[in-house]
Amino acid sequence: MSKGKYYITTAIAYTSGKPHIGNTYEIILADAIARYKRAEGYDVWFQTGTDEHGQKIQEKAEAAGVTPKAFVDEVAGTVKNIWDLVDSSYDSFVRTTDDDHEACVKKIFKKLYDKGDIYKGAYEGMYCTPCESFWTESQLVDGKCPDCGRDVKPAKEEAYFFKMSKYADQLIEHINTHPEFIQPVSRKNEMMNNFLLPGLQDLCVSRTSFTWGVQVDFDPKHVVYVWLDALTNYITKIGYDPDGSNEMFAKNWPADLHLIGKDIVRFHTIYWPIFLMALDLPLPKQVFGHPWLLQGGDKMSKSKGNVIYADDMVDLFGVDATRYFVLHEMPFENDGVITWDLVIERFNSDLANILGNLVNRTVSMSNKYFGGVVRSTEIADEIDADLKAVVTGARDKVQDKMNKLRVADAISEVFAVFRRCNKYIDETMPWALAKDEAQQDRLAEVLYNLTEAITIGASLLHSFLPGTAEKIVAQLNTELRGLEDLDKFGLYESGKKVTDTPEILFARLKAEDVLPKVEAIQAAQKAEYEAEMARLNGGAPAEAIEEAPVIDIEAKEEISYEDFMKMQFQVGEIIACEAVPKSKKLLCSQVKIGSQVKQIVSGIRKDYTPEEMVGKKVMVLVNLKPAKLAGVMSEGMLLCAEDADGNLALMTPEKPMPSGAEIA
RNA sequence: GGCGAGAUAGCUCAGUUGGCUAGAGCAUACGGUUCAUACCCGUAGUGUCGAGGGUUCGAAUCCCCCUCUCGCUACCA
Repeated sequence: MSKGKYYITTAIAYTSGKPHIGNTYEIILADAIARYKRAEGYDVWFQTGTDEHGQKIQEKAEAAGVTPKAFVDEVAGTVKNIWDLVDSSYDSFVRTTDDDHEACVKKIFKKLYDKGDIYKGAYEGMYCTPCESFWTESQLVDGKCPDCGRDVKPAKEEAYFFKMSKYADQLIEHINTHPEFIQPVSRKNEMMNNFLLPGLQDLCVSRTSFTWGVQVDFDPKHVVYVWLDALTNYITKIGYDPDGSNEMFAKNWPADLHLIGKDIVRFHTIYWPIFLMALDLPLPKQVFGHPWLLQGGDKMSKSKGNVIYADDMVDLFGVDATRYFVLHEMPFENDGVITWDLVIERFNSDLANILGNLVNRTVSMSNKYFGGVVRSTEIADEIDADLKAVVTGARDKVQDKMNKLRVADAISEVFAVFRRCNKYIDETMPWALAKDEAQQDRLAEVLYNLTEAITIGASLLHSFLPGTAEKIVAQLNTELRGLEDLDKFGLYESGKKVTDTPEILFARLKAEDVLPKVEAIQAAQKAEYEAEMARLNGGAPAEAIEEAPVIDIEAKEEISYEDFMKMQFQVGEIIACEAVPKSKKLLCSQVKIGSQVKQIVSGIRKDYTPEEMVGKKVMVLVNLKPAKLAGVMSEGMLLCAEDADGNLALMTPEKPMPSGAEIA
């Protein structure tokens, strides 16, 4: 009997590379919710997929020497394999390069254009020709380009825009009257204060600077820009059509839950609802911006080889242990932490000790005392009542947590059942009963109660750890039960025989056995990374190109020798350095240049600590006009090299040079 | 700089509208037990509930202020 439909989506994964465990978390979380809703009796549609367009992919494909399509085909395959590996039960896997999706995006674009919500306009702003960049008035520094400091001129570039402001009031009203719309609520305030209340800018929804995207069919030099292409997957794949949607769409829309990372809350709670309003469609019921699972200790980096991937975790711990860890360790609002040590600890204490051992000892006792036959004798004891109360009450507790999307708490409620079972064994002491002939029937009842309780616990566990739940009931020679029966105790058919060869569900792990394997994985990852870099660099030795291979930047206008001679570069020695208070990125250095000392502020806190700055000889642009940064005077500029990821490296002389030496 | 969230046991956190000696899990110590994967059960804890002030019969909870952390955003020469 269906309780109605439930449409849940994950964000679609960007196909620029293999997703790590932090990304994989989302699909596992969504899967647990989807499975649970199915168990509750909802008719669930669970959609996930990949976002495959855009400039970055076009560039990556070029670098790899393949077509964009070939590139995304491979990555999408990898994503899908990982999603399958972790037992996710999605109903559809959408790719934004699917023909039907692309066709529908074109229609949507046309519809919004015809309606007047999308208009052809121009980036109207101040344009810096050498930088090929547009700037708003507020971005200009002293009326000049903030990047190169040169003059800018008013200019236009053709683009399509969406009239965001038209729907802003309607959206504010919706958010205010639907407090459950944005979860967690702290995100709601951020959206309101930073974007909605200050006023929305119209959004540029086309690009002419690259071609790997959905072409605007009535203006082919434009491609649809990412958000209108990506977000619409939620409706195109379930049968939306501007000319008349199908029954499946009518049934499933609006979505019940968009599960996304907290980094894209803005797009899902502002742009997406406004697109839907423009299409006269109802808004999704809820958007949950979940926190991230971050790696403790070292910053995650491929070059260090310490990125944790789901498939490595599955190799070492198994599918369900991987699922258990990410579901259990993820809090609701703050970011969670993952380290190999934490995974091992959780594995041993919860999965091996509490759950695995419980099943094993119960099955073993049935075999030892009754040849495996589990029989209810109804020789009850007062002690049984609390066990039964805890076990039959667990379903509603889990339901309560799941309704609030508190998945980590829900899984803890399930484990409370198993903990209670272990306690029950201690209370009843079956091994003592076994020594007394007169207590045989009571012993049988105790083991029956345990078998029944574990069956109920396993049934509750099914949404979270489907494989384990099935293994448990198989060992008990029974089947998983529906949620509707989980408040009843005693449905296990008396007289059945459990397995006489109980399999260890989770073998205890020793850190000293696992960590060497982790190191092997990391070494392999690092080697792979270096091989990849070497290949991109045309076979040069890996260590020579620790960072990105080569970078091409926009060429600037040619300058005269006189222009160059205007600039005065000197070697400076940093004699003191401290962080600028009230700023996150700035360091304030005292730089000795010859006999004078200049104070220079630089945005390099990300890459250098004040301590490591001191004593460095650096290249300084000395005659730059002083300016105030975050309230602190800066009288020059420290020169740095910057790679594609924004990592900075100070320019220092490659032989010892005295402070004040001229650079020319 | 603007807006917001937070600071509770060694660690990760719970503490609803202010109310009895402030809780859970993990880790630690001790005790019990032996069916089981050296497992499980019990007991013990330690807490200036970030600092200071205020309201109240009573504050972890409400108000003010301070320190620190985090998020979004702006700036970052």
